[in-house]
Amino acid sequence: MLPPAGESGCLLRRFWPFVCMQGMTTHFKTSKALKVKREAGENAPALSDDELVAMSVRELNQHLRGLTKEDVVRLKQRRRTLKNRGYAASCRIKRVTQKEELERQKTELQREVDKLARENASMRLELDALRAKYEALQCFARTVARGPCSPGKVAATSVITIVKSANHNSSQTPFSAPS
Amino acid sequence: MLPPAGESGCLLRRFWPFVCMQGMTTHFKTSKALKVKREAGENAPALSDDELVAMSVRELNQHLRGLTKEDVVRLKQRRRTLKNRGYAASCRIKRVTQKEELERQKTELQREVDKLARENASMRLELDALRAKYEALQCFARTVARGPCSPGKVAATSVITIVKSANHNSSQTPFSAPS
DNA sequence: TTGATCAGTGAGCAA
DNA sequence: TTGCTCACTGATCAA
Repeated sequence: MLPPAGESGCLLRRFWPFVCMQGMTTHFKTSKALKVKREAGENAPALSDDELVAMSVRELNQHLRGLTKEDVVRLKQRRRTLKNRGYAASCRIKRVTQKEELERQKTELQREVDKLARENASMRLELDALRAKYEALQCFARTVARGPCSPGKVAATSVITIVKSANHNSSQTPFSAPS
Repeated sequence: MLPPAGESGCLLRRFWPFVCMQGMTTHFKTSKALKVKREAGENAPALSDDELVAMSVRELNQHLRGLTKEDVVRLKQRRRTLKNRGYAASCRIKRVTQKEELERQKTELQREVDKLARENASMRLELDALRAKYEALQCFARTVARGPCSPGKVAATSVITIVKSANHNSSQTPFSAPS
């Protein structure tokens, strides 16, 4: 093969540009172990991996002029390998991205469940309170409406007492609309 | 290397037994592409990959008696490679299992959200209905309690009318407890 | 030593 | 031809 032995940085990084540009949070251990094959150059013009992999087919064919059939095959194979390296990298990135996305959706759903559960609980309380108030009022209404009219017996003050005892929220006037 | 060229079945399957025994639902395309390297046997006793990989260190050492130092190294390396193959397989299985688990949790949460949302909506309706009923009753109660008692004016029948019009649930008696 | 995971590799499918 | 994904490999880290 024919590597120019130019850059020796993280290989993966060389592929990021076309691999995945939207908000990558994944961090790779760049300082670590990325020992990469680097055979001594054999018999080819200076053509870096980056150039080779970024080249269009047309450009490649121009570089192929005047090369042994064997060399042509070799160069094409090297190109394919480099491309594969990039594909593998994007495949891994895609995998972690999808996993992160799944986890994100999960926490969001969990948040929604919590919110709904809270709403639910408070509504249940409200409903119970209102039911109690309603029944107390109903009781009073029956008393007033049913029996022969004797206003002296069921006065406004006694009504207030009844309603207040049934309604545990003491900071409320008896006949106001429920909050 | 020194493969006995014995079995030629799915390599992955050879590692399942110790890889992941709890309810695997993942199905691998067993019919597909699992072409595996099989070099011609060179100079070793009949020792299948399965045997080699399942062997304990003590057993291995017994098989190592009377072998070239080079062969010993080779055999040990082959063992390591076979083990690695298994590790890689379990790593992949673990990955898909985790992903499936995430998705399972996601759908479960979604189901819960739906359920809570439904409960919520129905409670909201109930609450609104009850509020309306309450206000209607309140209205009536005020009328009865406030004014000078004149039973002829606000009769039971007219109360029923009021309450019914405020309560959209027509199959209910006006003064019954809310369902 | 063992197990797990990473990046790289070729096989092979699909567009 | 290109891109993706699979199983496999060696390197490397941790227990």
